[in-house]
Amino acid sequence: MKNIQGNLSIGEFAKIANVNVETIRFYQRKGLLAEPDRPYGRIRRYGDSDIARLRFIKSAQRLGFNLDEVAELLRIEDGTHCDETRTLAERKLKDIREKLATLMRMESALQHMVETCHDRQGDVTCPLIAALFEQ
Amino acid sequence: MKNIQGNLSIGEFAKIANVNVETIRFYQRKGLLAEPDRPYGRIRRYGDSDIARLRFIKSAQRLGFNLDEVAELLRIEDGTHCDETRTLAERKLKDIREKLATLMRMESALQHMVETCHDRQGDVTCPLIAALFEQ
DNA sequence: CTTACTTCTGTACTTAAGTACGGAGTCAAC
DNA sequence: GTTGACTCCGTACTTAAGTACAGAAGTAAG
Repeated sequence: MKNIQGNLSIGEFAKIANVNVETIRFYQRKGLLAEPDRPYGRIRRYGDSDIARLRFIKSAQRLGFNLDEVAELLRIEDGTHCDETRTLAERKLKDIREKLATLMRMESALQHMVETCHDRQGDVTCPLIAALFEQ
Repeated sequence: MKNIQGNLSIGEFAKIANVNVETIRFYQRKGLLAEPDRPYGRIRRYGDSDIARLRFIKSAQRLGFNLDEVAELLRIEDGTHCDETRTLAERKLKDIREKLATLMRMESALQHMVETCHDRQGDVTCPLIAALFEQ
């Protein structure tokens, strides 16, 4: 069931994942993506799991994790040592829940704003910052 | 009820908001924070609303919004034109809901992982990337 | 009213995260 | 079996987001 999309060149890989080829190389140098072996002077080939991994990196980044933090998330994914992995996972879970809480407050503030603005045109107090930090 | 914390120098402001003084000046140049008037050769003073605004910027940043996007969120906050503000708010609401969805999937994957690891030490399949992108 | 610490202003430097490029080696289509 | 596009590798450049610094002006404690 794996590698339906296997055997891609780096260019095809980049196109599918919608990133620059150079970005892939950059992540490889950083250790976020593996460099597949090149069998005897042939070029490297990429598959499904590479695509999933790269997409994961991009998603985590969009959520405000920097590349070092993404590396930690990937260490959880790759982890074999259960103890260490669990500790790390628990730490990351805390980060994620904090992000969730803030986002949810943002969401409801914006939602309220959109609704209020819809009902009665006019002076709507702006609840976005207030919802997060003012009292 | 405002400005309980008013009349701060830029250094005190920076300390309270836990950022570098230079960061405040940088945000002022970018138009994210206002530069209060300096009454006749005196230094500038900052208050509660500045603190709330700066904290908002930092929170939004942690959630993966870049400074241009943060500026848009602040335009919603500052907006007087209901129509335009609502459109913008709706767009941002979409961004936020996408982030929420991804974070929630991450959260439940990690949660599951922590639990499974807890129960039975041993080979736990790693659900983080799978939960997001593999099928 | 001096002295030590801040602020102000402008400019220069740094770091993270890419992006671009030159020259040599593959690939594949004709 | 040549040619045009792509890959590989190393190094250099760019952009966003700060951070540092120098020299002049403001501040506040003694």
